[in-house]
Amino acid sequence: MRIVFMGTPDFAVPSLRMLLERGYEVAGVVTQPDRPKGRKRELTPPPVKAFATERGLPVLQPEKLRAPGAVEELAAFRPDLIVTAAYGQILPRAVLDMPRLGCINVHGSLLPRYRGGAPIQRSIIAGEAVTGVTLMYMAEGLDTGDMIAKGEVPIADEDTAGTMFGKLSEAGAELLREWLPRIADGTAPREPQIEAEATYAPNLTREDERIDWSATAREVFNRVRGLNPMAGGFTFWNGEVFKVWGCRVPAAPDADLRPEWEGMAPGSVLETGAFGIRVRTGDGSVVLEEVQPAGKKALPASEFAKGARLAPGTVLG
RNA sequence: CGCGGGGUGGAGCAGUCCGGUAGCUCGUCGGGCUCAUAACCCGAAGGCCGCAGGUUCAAAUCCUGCCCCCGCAA
Repeated sequence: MRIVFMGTPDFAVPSLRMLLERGYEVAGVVTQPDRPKGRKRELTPPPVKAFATERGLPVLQPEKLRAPGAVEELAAFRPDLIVTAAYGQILPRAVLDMPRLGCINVHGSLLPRYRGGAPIQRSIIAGEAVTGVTLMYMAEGLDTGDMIAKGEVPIADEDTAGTMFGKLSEAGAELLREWLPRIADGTAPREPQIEAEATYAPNLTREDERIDWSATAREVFNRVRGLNPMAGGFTFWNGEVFKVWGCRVPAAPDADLRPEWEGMAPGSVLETGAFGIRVRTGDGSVVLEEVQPAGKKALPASEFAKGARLAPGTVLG
């Protein structure tokens, strides 16, 4: 069975690694083109390409699968099965119909919920207690194909997008390993998604990264950890971007709220100290633990507070 | 040549526009107070102000070049 693997970010790597470790014949790898990264705009290969190259696998990086020639190049791999994981492009009909055994995908959510490009971050931001991975056959729509199997993974308070990416990418690889034999002999189940229950998790925008201090402490907390360690949540301070990389919430929403803080506007700095920086939220307060002023490195909030430029009463946002 | 911010005692910051004795918070060390303390009081050590030139009687501060870090945009 010749498999072509299509994937791009770190999330996809464990699945590809599993295929190789289990001795599957990976005929080729398709990933997104190298993109300019960072301030230097240096061309950087995506993680899957780096891994594939290291293992000596042939790699294809079409700018657009629909572009002339791209499908032909892919066909040259003569795949019996295409396995995708966070590839980043919609597969055209010509590709979906190409492999004898079809195209399957590893998705980072429990479908039909959180279809789209940012299911993991959005699950955390939404405050989900449980998420998971879904192994599915691919269809023309966005994450709409029939499901083969799912695996649940709990989201703990200590989890961030980073830790969940790790857990879910491994869970996805495991699910793939488990079901590949039945996919290979054509006996894998196909459970249609219940369309009415579908929700969407589009890629995050700048606005999604902005902290709304009038939200509840819990919501601020979820947003911050859902954006760590990728973009980080941000607000404004002194007219400049002020990132928040980590924070914590009190046991009860307003447990630590002193009477004199009741009337203060959301975003107000309530107190600072060795514990961090306490900021007023819609329902109480959160304690910032790691922050990053514009032009500076990320640092513990307690350290930053020593600069004494964040007097109580200062309003963020 | 994409736009912009920053490099000041161990840490975090102010001072830079309007050159002229290096300041604040914290930490460290010593002493005191206290049953006691991460609390409080007193005192001390610790910086060639990123690097290299230039201007000047005098440069953290003005000019030029370079190195490093970061935000935005991609």
